[in-house]
Amino acid sequence: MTLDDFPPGTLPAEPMVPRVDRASPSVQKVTRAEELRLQLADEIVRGTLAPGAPLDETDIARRFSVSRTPVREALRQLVTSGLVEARPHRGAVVAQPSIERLKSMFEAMAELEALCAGLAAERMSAAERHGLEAIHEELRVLSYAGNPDRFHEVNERFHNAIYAGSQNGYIAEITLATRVRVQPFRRAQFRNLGRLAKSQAEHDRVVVAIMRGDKQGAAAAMRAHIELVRGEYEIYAVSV
Amino acid sequence: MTLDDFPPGTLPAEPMVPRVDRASPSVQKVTRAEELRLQLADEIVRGTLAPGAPLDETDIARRFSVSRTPVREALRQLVTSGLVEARPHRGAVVAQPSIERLKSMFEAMAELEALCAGLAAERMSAAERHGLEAIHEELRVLSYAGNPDRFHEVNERFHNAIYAGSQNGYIAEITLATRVRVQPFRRAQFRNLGRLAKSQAEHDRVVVAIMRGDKQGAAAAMRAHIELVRGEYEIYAVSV
DNA sequence: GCTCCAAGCATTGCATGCAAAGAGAAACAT
DNA sequence: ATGTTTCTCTTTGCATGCAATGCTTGGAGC
Repeated sequence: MTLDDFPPGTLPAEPMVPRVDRASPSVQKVTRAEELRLQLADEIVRGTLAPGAPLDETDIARRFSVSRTPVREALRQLVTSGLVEARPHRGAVVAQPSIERLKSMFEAMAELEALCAGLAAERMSAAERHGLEAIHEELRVLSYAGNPDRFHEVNERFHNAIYAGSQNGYIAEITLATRVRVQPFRRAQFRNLGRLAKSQAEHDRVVVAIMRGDKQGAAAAMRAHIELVRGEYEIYAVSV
Repeated sequence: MTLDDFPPGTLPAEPMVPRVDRASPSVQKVTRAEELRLQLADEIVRGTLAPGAPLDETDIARRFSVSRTPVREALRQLVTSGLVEARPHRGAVVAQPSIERLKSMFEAMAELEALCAGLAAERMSAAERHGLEAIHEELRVLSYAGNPDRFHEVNERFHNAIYAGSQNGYIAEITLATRVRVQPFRRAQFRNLGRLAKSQAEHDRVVVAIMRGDKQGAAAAMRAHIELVRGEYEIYAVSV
């Protein structure tokens, strides 16, 4: 047995940060295939392209006024990063994992986030700790103000700060990748303000533990947070 | 007159150029790009293509008697899976992570393997436990017999069995992917028989803990094992 | 002799065209 | 009506060719 045939759809090499603003002329440098990859990933993560939605090479090529070649490249990369499923001769679709697999991914996310939190508790610099507290405070205000979209945005900054705090780029990467992959299956997450407040309380435990340098506590608090969050989600896995 | 002149649907249906039979008719199913991906991944993991080695599209295309298109596809996938680095307009090379990054990956591997071991301790079925013990026994014999290659092979089966025992396909996947990515940087791992014996002793602690259903113990033992293994490796990270 | 610039050139990126291969539909037989 | 078979046609896979991009190197100026 060898390691050569590792399963497809393993890991994205670079974090797939969903780009919001494509109008920015700063990123002129980008290739067409890359643009497509980011754009499609973005639409999938945001839910514009729902799980199961068909991704026809020719259609996409027309839609973006490019040839099929860069579209193929983009789709291939999305397949290996797990956001897209390619069924031979039946077209590619937005990935639609089984419930079993979704459970796997959520569990992995809980463990990975917990790992990051634990490492962050041990390793965060003073500056990073201040930064985390600042974001946490920002979230506290937002949890009152109650703008779910904005909350969601800052919430991501919160988690990203903890990933970075682990001082382990690779772990941060696979954690983010996992988060991105489950993103399409988290829907009405911050719709009600009750969830916002609860989330805030859970974050609080995480932050306190990190500030104390309490590795175990931080990991446990984060694990609990993710498990709870997961419980609130509706998990979509449309048939089969 | 070209084939364009035929209205759609009037083209001759039968194959005009009967493909010469490939050597092994069993793997007819596989696409060229996939073949290339597996072959290149294999050579990278085995060390035939050393980290930093250039991967010229045209060369590879010539070498495998295909056009650049499938080569590009294969390289792209290897990039997203982390085995290859693509530097814009400077060619692709076998991935050559910095020492910092290698440390990250090794740490991640230790944590992921520990996670798998812990979950396996809780979740492995009776059959799986028997299977693991069988592999462990096989390794014990091999550690005496002292065939490093064979030991390496069965050792992989050992770890894979634990991944599977976690009952979490996603975690198993990212753990394996991580193992694959660090593989090129593990060299003289089982060269000396002393290491084989030590490895066996460490495995033993892991197996005992798993059999007892001792989650913490299994995780700790596995983490220790990986950390030690890592200490024995020479970590190649050539410059920069 | 060193630095800066420019033109050449290797390499990548994309488009286009064609062929193979299934999947689905239609037609046929039972 | 249902199962089967053939046929069509969409979709994928690959090759080839051209264009653009920026690395590189050779030359000119300081």
